Amino acid sequence: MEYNHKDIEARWQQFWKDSQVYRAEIDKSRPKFYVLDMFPYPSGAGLHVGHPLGYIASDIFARYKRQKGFNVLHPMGYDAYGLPAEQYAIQTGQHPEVTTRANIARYREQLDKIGFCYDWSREVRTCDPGYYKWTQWAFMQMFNSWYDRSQNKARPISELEAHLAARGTEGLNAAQSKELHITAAEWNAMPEKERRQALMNWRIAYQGNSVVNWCPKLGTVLANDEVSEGVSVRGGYPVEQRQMTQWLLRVSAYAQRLLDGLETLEWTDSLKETQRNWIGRSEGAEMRFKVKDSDLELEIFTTRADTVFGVTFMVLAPESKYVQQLTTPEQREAVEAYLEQVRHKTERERQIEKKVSGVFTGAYAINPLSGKEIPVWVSDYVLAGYGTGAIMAVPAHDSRDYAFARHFNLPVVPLIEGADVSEECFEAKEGIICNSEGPTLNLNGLTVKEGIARTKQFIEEARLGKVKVNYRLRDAIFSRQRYWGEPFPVYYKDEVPYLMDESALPLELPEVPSYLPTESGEPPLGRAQGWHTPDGFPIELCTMPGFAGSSAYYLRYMDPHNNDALVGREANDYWQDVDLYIGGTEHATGHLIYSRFWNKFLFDLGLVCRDEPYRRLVNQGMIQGRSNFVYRIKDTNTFVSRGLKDQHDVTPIHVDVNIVSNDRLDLEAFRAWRPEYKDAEFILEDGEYLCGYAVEKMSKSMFNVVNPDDIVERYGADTLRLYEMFLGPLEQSKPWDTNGIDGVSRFLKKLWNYAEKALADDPQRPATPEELKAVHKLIKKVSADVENFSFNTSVAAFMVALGELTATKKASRHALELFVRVLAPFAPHISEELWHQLGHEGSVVDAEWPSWNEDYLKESVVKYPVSFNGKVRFTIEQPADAPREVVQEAALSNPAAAKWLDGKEPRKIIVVPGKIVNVVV
RNA sequence: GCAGAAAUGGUGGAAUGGUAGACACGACAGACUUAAAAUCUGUUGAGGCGGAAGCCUCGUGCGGGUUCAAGUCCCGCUUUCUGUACCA
Repeated sequence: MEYNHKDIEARWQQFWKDSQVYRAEIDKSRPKFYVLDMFPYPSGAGLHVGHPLGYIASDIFARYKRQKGFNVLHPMGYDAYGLPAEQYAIQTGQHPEVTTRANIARYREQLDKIGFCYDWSREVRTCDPGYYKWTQWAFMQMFNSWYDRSQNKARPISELEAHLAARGTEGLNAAQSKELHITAAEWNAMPEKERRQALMNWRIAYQGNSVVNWCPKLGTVLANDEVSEGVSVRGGYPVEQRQMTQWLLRVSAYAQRLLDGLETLEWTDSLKETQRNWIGRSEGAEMRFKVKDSDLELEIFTTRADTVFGVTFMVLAPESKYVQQLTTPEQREAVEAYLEQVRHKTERERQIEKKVSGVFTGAYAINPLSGKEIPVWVSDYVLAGYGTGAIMAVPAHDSRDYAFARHFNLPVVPLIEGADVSEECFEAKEGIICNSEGPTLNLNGLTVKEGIARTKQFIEEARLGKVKVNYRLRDAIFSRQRYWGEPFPVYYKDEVPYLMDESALPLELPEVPSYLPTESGEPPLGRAQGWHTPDGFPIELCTMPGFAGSSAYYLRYMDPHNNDALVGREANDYWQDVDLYIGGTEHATGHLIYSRFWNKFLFDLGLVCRDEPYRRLVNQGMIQGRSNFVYRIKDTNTFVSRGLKDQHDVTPIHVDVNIVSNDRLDLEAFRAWRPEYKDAEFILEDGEYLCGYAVEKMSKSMFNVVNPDDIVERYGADTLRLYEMFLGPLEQSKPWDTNGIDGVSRFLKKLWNYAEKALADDPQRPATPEELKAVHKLIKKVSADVENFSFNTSVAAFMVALGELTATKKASRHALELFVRVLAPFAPHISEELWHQLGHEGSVVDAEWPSWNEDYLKESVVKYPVSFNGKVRFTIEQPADAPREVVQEAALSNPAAAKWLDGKEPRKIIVVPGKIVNVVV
């Protein structure tokens, strides 16, 4: 019988479905193992061959763990809220839910064909009311919580109110938007509205007026991780800075814990490093500069406290509140003009130009250490959102300050001995300090490091400021002026936000007649009929961002049908956390930060049992496309083969990779591809047309998209799975090239032939030593490889082992059975088929993972024999703990060594303490 | 600029400090076939010696170093990819 993948795969996929073998239930008699894929956003284009890479890897691991005796949870779902569906809805008027549903159906169909062992009974969709009820619920908990820095955890807002009523802000150590001083008496006298406004200063989900990334084209604000190089990640539209009232999550309160938690995780160093950079911890000092002839003080943050004597001017961010307060009447016109100019620049323009610009406010500050007067300027190179929005400028030792000083002709005072600042600044944080003596402090002669410590100490003693740790990580902007997202369970009374009652959850997304903003510029929900509470109070018009739904989905999989809790206690206690998480690095600064934050918050409230959600994380690489080109001779319809193209003036044109095989163009298919190529002429080499190629992103416009359905149809799911793993290391980016797939396809056919022989063998005949050696070597190799995610070498090991087995000319059922057990995670369909042909009931997913026996693997001890210049040199492995003489004696008396010694005395013996003896004969 | 990863045949890629190039593709040659496809066998890093079995030299981006032994470890470069950036 021929190997018929279609027949085998259809049959066993049906069997798995009918017998529900992948269903996971709590079973306290077995250890749990939770394998999770980052769930996909179901786009309209469907899956291409690059998408399943990570899913195949996690599927292999999940099956392997199950065979090792673990109770495996391996779920899948959809991140269903998102911009593309909404944009499509705006264009077509079709409800995003309709397109999302259709896309999900298509995804499911494609996924099913590959034979994954997902427990689909646990599927979640972020746009399901039964799911987003818990997203809304989590938001409510955050609204009702504040972060206590003393206890380092989130606490109920009622406890904060009690504190304020009893002692005001005294003794309060909380994460907050700004420093407030309120006495108990003041608090108790406050009307309800004012109290609620004040509490926003501490809530973990709070409303704040801050500078945000506004994308006019998308008509919404965006979080920092949704903006890259000044344009939106989705769509690539320009983004500008705007001051707006928004919902935010106080992620910054968790900055230190998010940093510390990384130490406990088995993630790659590069990913941890990316998160560390994003969190951006910097230690420094916050200090105040008095403003001349004024009661005002400017607060700044610096990491270089040692350079205060070199501060020759100060700079405010254009958005800083100090700007209005400080600007003198003479300078007001110039400052206003500058602010206007800055406002009109988009973020992208600001970044690309990098032109030095700024304006003098007319005010002077006093350098607290030197006592000198220094001018205060405004410039857009200072960011409003970081630190205090004001800086002390040290032009001699900071390149931005240096450029600014040179442009506006401000003084530059070097502070490090020997530093030449006539051409450029000296940025290195080393050297001996000079020019740093004032009435109260002298730093001359100290190193930079000593200088920083000394100054920090002085600042605290002299009450000029305090030592402070700053983080780059900002609070996450949580409102989106869009339709297709979770509605906020919030209404407004007296213009102050109130939470709805929990019984109102889920607050379902209403229908709207159009998905565009309203005429008055309100979000699309402004068009919804009856979008108010029964009492007539208006409901929030913004919806939540994409990361809201994906932040706790891993918890929901543990207990997806629970209507009373996000996750039940019993389910959470059993499944605990994700043991293995697989997905792309693109989520490093978005989802993976927010999700960790969200989980830590729930942990603080005692709702989940683990502080970190994803213990081990593996990033699969991107699969790129491999595009093919034909070369058209200019102004003709003649195409010249790759090798001859330099002799002509040609234009390369992308050609569909599906009509090219091994870079050879199918001429007839090409003529039929497009009407304009119907009469194409070709200049061939050796009778063939060779196409050029390039590695590019896989996309429709490059005609290099390969669809997994086509591969499954032609070669089978097992072949697809093996080939995706065989392509190269999982973590590495690599181009897809269908050409190599014949190799694994042949392997499965050979296996099928071998199995036919083995199945016909006498069941009583024991396996030969050669067979046992081949199979046990395989088990050992694959066991180690799977643990290390080295799936490509596993696939190679299968090929080698099969080659060795066929070379023995024997084929026993015993060898086949062991082979099938280790192959099962990689190629489940053919393994299931052979497992049953071997006479087993049940599924191969429950076949025990075999162990190997070292006795079958023993080899000669003589290794690496080399001969050179008439000498022979070989190495003998010996036990590590024996003394040199013993090792040498044992090595020379070894029978295998005798062959190489050939009766002669060795000329030189090198004993390497530990394990190796080199003998030169 | 900063951070991380990487560089090995025509191609994708293997190598706990121990015979570099496993495995696969492609290519070449052969078998089967009227022929093609499929399948099978052999060769395939470069250069050289030999009738042959076989043997020698050189070879893992570049330059140094450690070691009996380096693709692997250390120092200094070059290039590529990824992330990030007026973060004071």
